[in-house]
Amino acid sequence: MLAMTDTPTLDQPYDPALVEPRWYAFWEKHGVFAATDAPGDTRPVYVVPMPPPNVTGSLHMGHAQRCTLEDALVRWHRMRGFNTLWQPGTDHAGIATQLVVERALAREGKSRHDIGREAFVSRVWQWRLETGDRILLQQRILGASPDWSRSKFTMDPDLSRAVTEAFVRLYEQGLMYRATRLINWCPECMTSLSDLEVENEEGANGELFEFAYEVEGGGEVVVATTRPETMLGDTAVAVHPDDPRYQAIHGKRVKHPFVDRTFPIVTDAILVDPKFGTGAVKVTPAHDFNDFATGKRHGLEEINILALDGTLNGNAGPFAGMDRKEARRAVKKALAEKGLARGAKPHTLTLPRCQRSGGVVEPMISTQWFLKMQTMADKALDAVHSGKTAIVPEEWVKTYDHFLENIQDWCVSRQLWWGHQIPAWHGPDGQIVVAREKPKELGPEWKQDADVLDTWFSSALWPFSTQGWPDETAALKKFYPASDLETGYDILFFWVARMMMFGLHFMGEVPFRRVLLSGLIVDETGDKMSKVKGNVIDPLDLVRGTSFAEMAKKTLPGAPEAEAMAKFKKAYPSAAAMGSGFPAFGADAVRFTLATYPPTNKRIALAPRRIEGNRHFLNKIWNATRLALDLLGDYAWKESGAPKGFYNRWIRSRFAATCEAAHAGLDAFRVDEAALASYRFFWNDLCDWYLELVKPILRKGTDGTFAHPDLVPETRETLAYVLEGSMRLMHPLMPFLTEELWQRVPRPPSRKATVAFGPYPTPESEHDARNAEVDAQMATLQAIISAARTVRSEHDIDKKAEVPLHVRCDEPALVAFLRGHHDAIRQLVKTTGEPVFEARGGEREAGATVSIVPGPSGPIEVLVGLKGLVTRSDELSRIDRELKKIDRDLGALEKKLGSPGFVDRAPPEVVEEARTQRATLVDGKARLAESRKLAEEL
RNA sequence: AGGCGCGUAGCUCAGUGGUAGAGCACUACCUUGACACGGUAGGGGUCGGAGGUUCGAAACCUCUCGCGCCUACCA
Repeated sequence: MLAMTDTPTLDQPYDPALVEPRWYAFWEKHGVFAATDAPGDTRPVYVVPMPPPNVTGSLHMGHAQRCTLEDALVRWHRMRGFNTLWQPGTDHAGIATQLVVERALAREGKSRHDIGREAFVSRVWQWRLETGDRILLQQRILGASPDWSRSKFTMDPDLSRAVTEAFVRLYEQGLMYRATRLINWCPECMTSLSDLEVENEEGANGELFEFAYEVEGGGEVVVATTRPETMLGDTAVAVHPDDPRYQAIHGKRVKHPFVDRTFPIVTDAILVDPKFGTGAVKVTPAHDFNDFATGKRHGLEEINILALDGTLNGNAGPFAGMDRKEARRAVKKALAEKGLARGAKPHTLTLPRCQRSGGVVEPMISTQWFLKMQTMADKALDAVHSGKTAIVPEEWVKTYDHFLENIQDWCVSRQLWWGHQIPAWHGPDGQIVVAREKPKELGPEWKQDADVLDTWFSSALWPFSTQGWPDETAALKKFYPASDLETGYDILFFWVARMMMFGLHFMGEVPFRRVLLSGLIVDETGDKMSKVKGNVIDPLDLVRGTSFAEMAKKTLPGAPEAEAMAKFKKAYPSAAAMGSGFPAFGADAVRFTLATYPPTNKRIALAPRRIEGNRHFLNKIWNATRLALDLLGDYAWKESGAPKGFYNRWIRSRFAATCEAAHAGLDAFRVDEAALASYRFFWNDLCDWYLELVKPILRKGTDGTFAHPDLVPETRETLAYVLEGSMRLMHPLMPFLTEELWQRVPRPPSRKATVAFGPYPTPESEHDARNAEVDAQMATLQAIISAARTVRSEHDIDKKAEVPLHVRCDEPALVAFLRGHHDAIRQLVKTTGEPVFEARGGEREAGATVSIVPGPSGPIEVLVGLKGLVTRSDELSRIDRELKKIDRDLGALEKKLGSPGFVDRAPPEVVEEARTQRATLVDGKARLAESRKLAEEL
């Protein structure tokens, strides 16, 4: 079926570099990741999107983490028989890339206007292809293969159609409008921004500068400002109506010192806090949001003093042409020269910065397209409150509410070229026509609006635009609404809330039933990843391995190497201690590790050591499979009934419990619980105990025969069963390794091609294997073996030396059970001859140690004969340690049983259990005390 | 200023009322026929602090300290 070269052999250690590319290529070739869309299939559908890629540093790991969970969920859903659709989302990488391209152009002394729209967009794509965009990384980690070739060098035509349709409909419904308002403007990107795209930098050092305006008719009024240069746009001074200091000047006018105009002193109780500064506020309606609102209340003039690139314009009089910083110094100096400066105080303030360029954002009066949000927001709120869509974890509901309850109209136009151009045409006399395409009757003098739409506008259409909307396609009918959406909490507002609003508006139904919000990855010290901090880790470096020097160079390009390394080591102390770089952990190890963090964890401090540990787990699986295949020999898959042998029944019971735990975890979006359950089962149950126990059964002795020929067939069946089942169980968490191994293990002939097509093991299919009694018996057996091993270890007994063993307990059934497992005990403890099982109370061999194991109904004594091997001090300290533990447990129990009210008020079964435990401990303690006496005589 | 969250072993993290857990790190022994990316055994925590509810609190309540994120404001 498969023809692959370079097949790795199990004799070599697991090497992800050999295994992962093989299966990545295979899945891609066979379209395992493509959407399944069988006609006529009406089963529920899960849609899990690929997240928007992002080339800026801080979000890399967050996206990688989301990929991992998404992939796990997608695969799991498919394995359960659901159809799963998977498509790349709206392309956000370009929006960040275009800034890079603009800067590159600037270095050539050009602007985008010099090369034209088409060439510009094409260069953005070029840059992305050449530099290896995030989207490529996601394909690698996810194994996804979206067909994005058709969108090369242009915007996706289908998406453009949906975007245009949505815009036109919103316009026709009166929700989309054009208005001249104060908006956030990034002078570096030369575009407007939405509120969400502005980041606030706290703690910036500034000063509160005070200066005086001369009042007409005599006197002055002193105002305070952090931005003296904006006084060039002042059109009022506001004071609080009740402030006694300023009663006399209400209604008077002040004179502008630099420009030839006067403006009024107004009273305003909303804007002015009499306790702050001087109690008098300069009002600049064109460059401050509060002042803008104040201006509207008082009918003030709006004087724009800034050009689009942030320099001062003609309205700034003598200061025109200066940039913002220069103007500030000049204005202060000029005020001082006129004798109007009144001093300055230090003041910390928050600077609004552009999310993409980092430039300081300016409030600017500008004509833009806005979308009315109120009605849509109310519907989206209602959809969550009524339970039509559930947000997981629930704590995010409050955040969602807060955003939608306080939502402002959305400024959707951007003065950029990367994006969907607005379908509006401007006539020569300022007329505007909005249409799906340019109406024929409009002449060439009608130009299309040069602006594009915010990328999140098209993203908000994602749940239905990807299904062929506005056409009523079969896919749309089938895949809308989707079941689950998984994404990082950082785009709850940007994306999730807007998909909810648009979904309800255009489709009349919620876009998805559940939304899982997962955490974001931060560095080892808990800081968000950012290029400035030099703490960005590219997940691909973890997958492929790299030197820290290389990583530092990438994360802080152009910085001196020593500085970059120092920053990196500070952010990742434990990683730095690992040596000079990361080994290639492989995609499976990275994925599995990320899956072990619960989604309730908002911050995930990336610990490469943890990845390393899981990398070892993968190797363990590899080697265990090698052993299992060796033990299975030429075994061919056989449909088997329920096993009769004890170990076989036990491992099937454990496997069933694991499937149950894994399902419970996945159902509740707790992938970490599924991962942990699988880990424990495979390592602690299967490897540590089951494989050790079946070795003597499945291996021929020196005489060439099996010790228990009757057990061989069902033991092989069981081993093969849990091995193959484990691969299917763990496949979503580590697709590459499990695929490689699954191809080699015995499996039902009906299963073809790839483990991804196999059914996912379910609690139902394993239910009959659950057996609490077997679990309990095995626990006792394990405790006895461990106790004997502890004695060996504590006394430094040679690995090969055999010791006599007696196990004593008062329960005949238990004695019989243990006797039935003398082989295993003998082998795992390494006993001299057969271990002896008997009732308690008999004489004790000289030189024997006693350990107490709590049994189901009383203490079990484990006696290890150490004649001549034991030293007095070793044995005393071992017994003392055991006594200490018993005393500690006993103390807790006595306290509990002795405290007033416990016996009366606690549930009877809790009291009963405590009493039983106490009896067992008291009994055991007496026996230990006795052996301590004997040990003293050694 | 408000909202949300976090604080548990040296590190990264589980644990929503019944005797504190995992991985890594650490100690000792073991290169045993799957695996040293391993095995067996061991050490290590007054669960940030104080008070309260309860027979019983890491968990629930109140206050408090430290940290993070988000939103708003900042003349």
